[in-house]
Amino acid sequence: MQAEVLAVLRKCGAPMSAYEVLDRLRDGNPRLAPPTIYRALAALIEGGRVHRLESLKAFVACRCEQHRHVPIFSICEECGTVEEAVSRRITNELSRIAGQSGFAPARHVIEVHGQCARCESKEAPA
Amino acid sequence: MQAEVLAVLRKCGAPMSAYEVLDRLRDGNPRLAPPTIYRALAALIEGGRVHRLESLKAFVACRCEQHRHVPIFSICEECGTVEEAVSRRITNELSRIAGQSGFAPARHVIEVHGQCARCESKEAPA
DNA sequence: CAAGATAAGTTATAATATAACATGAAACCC
DNA sequence: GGGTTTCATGTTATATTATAACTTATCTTG
Repeated sequence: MQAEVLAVLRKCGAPMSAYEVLDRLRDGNPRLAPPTIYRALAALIEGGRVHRLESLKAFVACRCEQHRHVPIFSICEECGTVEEAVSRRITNELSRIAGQSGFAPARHVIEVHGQCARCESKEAPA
Repeated sequence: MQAEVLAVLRKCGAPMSAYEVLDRLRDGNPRLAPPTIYRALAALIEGGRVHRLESLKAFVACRCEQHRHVPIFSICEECGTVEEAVSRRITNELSRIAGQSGFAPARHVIEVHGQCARCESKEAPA
């Protein structure tokens, strides 16, 4: 099931809601129910192969080879595409800030909304 | 209505779900319905006086005097308390990363889950 | 095979959020 | 003042996201 869910997310590329994944998989299995999908997603997230975009309530397949990193997402509000980036500097700086108050970070959520280069140039063609 | 919602959030201090706010305000106004609360929250967020903690599906009153900043939240998974911080370095670095791909950031979501100093020391008393 | 462990199925419902339309009261305009 | 526009709120209904709780099937290992 995890494999099927991951396949759907990979094929789509863009973020999908759990129910979109569900609908997709129902094509071949009409009796599929939400808990099955959510369980598969939870396991995939646990394994770092899928991320939840908290601000979109949606899920994407991880694009980095290296799992176990701190992903930084750029989300285009125009076309919905998402880029995944990594930055040691950000990770370090967040740790530093947390450290000041003795906070022990376990999980990071970094999501930047905006407009991607393509959409920007479409909208304001210089 | 915005004032009432903000007062409830301020009084509570911790993050609250929209429905917790609703319940609180229903004490004095039993017919209050969700859209009213969500509208007030939307306006307060727009004005920077409330933040939505995306990863908690919850809302907090802004604690910074200066609105219009990029807030960084530390969320203790043990006791639920939330700290709000600001870091120019993080903001700059995020802009730099975004810039590399021509992305124009409009809104940042930065939430760090972990354990606060107090809970950490309780759990592992050195 | 029996016993336990794990994943998936099933049913129901909880929690979060919004659409769409109705109402009421201030603002403004002639 | 009468008309009308505007804006916040009320109201009803429903959409969307997520999980609880229990059952069934499969696999695994002694």
